[in-house]
Amino acid sequence: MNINKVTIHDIAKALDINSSTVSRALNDSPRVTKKTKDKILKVAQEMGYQRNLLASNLRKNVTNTIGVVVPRISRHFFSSVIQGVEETAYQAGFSVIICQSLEQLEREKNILETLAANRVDGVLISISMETMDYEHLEGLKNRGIPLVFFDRHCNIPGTNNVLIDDFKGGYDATQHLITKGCKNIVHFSGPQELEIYKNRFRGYKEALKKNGIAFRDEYLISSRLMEQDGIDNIKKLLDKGIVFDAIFSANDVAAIGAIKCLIENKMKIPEDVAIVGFSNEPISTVINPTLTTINQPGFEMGKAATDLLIKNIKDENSLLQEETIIMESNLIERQSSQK
Amino acid sequence: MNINKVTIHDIAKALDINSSTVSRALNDSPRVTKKTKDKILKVAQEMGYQRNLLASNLRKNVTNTIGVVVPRISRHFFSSVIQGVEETAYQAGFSVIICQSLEQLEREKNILETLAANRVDGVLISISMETMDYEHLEGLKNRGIPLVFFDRHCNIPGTNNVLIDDFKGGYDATQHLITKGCKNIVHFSGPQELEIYKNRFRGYKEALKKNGIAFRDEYLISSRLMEQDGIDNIKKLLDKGIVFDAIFSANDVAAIGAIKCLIENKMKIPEDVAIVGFSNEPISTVINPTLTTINQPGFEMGKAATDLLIKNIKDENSLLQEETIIMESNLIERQSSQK
DNA sequence: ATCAAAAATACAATCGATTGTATTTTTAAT
DNA sequence: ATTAAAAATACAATCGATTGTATTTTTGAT
Repeated sequence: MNINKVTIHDIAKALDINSSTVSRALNDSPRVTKKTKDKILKVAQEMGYQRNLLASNLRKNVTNTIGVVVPRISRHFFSSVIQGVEETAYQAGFSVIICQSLEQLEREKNILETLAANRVDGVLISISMETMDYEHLEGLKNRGIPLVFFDRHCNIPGTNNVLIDDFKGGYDATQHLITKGCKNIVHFSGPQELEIYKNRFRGYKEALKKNGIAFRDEYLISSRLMEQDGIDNIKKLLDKGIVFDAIFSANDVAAIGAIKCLIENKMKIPEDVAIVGFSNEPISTVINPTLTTINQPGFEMGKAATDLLIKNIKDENSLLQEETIIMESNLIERQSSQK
Repeated sequence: MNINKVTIHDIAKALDINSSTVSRALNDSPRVTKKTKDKILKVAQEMGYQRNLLASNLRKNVTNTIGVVVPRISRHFFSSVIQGVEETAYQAGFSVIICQSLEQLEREKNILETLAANRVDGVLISISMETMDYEHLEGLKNRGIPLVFFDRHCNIPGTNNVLIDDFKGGYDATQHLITKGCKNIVHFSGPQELEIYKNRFRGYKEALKKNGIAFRDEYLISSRLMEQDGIDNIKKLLDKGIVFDAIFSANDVAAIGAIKCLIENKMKIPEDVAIVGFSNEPISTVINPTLTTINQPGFEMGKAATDLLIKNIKDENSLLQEETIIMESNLIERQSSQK
């Protein structure tokens, strides 16, 4: 039920002029005299005219819109990124469409289809945990839609990325625990197919190696890193009687689950088990004990990724060139690791 | 840089048929024979055709898209609502555009303009804390775009709403504190111009009255209810030497700030000050002490609001009729109020 | 007052898909 | 084989805005 059907043609008719003049007036073209412009703007206002962007974008073959796809909007890291994206995009005259895959590959594919069908000018994405084939992502590029990955990227050549050094993050977290005197450090990881989890795990192993600690297979536990996974991981460790005095979790949420479960099992944190998380979710400052974690500069990553994407959109030949920006991450020490 | 320029006309040319037949085939119209359809679908696939929704939507004057506007996507309550919205909308064949006003009226206005210009079929909104005039909201309805409010609604006649009973929420929270023996209950409220805060405050006053406790002006503190506001509120109370033994905060975030500040000031919760929040954010289960709060069924509200909106979209005359759905809210008792 | 140059505006095609109507092709009954 | 009815496909207008080109109007110099 569309009441407002005012088009530039209606305005043209009302003023007995041509619609092309109306269009030019509304776009403040120098080809229309100020007197005519004023007249048109006034009538447009009175008639309640509003540009139909569907028609405009169709004709111009540009939408000035970018899509940003994250696993979950409710994660603080991702909503920070989005805030950076929005700020940068708006300043550059772009609208932003926010989408969440909920960690499901099917949804991610659907989202990209819809964004492409709506002819967004570019896409920012942090892939889901189920994303192990990249057809849908390559499909976007083949359609000429620039794509920039942030945080959770993937291993295809010629992509643009804004990342942190996950290897270093994993290394720093683990080295910190070792420095605090921990010897038996468990690692909660995400799906090993994702680059970020591979790299955090590599960093973990490297720190062990540097300190002459042997890596043990049973210390690597991969999961979806939800709170319940943290709980389940601890239960599994305790059930199997595996000895451990520290955990490096590849995200904060699973670390929170672990803390809750350990406390329930009467273990002391950090005395019995020291813990380091990843991402610096706000909840890590509230839990007792507060959680040591690796901070990721979400807002800045969002800004950088958007800058890179817009550069891609504006530069016709950019689809061929590859660029990766690495942002600084840093360890934030809190109670959970203060042995 | 659009590489893919395949249109139905290209497909038509390749097969030496008319584009209208291609269009009908792609839409699975009974007017095209199966043999032709198969042929067209095959070529469309090969050529990498993808429907241009701008053109399609323009012609059909329908986008099958709804917009949902929340103050912040990072708030758990709102992201739950969004999840409910998405689930219901997708099942009904609608896409969802997620937008956040960041509590700014200017952004809210912009968002609604953009959504309207993009010809969304309907809008779901929970207004910002700055939204005190409703022109932009009425403007949408005047343009024939159905609008449904959820949670933070506003006082204009003929609207559709999905709410909780905020009066009851405020009453229950306050009565709970009184039952626990509190006599001097401070209320942290949001901007008094918003219906939900007015109603929660009315509930608070009514509970006091029912229990023969006089309301005191200095017990009402209005703010934007951010964490820092909770902290500032406590500082103000302590500075002024105002005596209080309980807080009913109109959201959890300010309550968290209050808890942090009270603990810093060596006060015991709940012994010295009992606290009840509002919305049941996940953080309320993690903070120490855990926070008693009023639970709002976000996911269900999202589903209900979307159902109502889609009913509005499908029913031509519905713009005139008013409907308000009240969902159940309930008090969740946790440590912060167990005197 | 005349006329070329400049300025303002009108005309018409276009973006890509949809859809009512017209035309062609097929089917089937005689 | 003929022909009317039915089925399949083609034609052309349309959605609303944009934009290159054509036309008209205005300006200003003579």
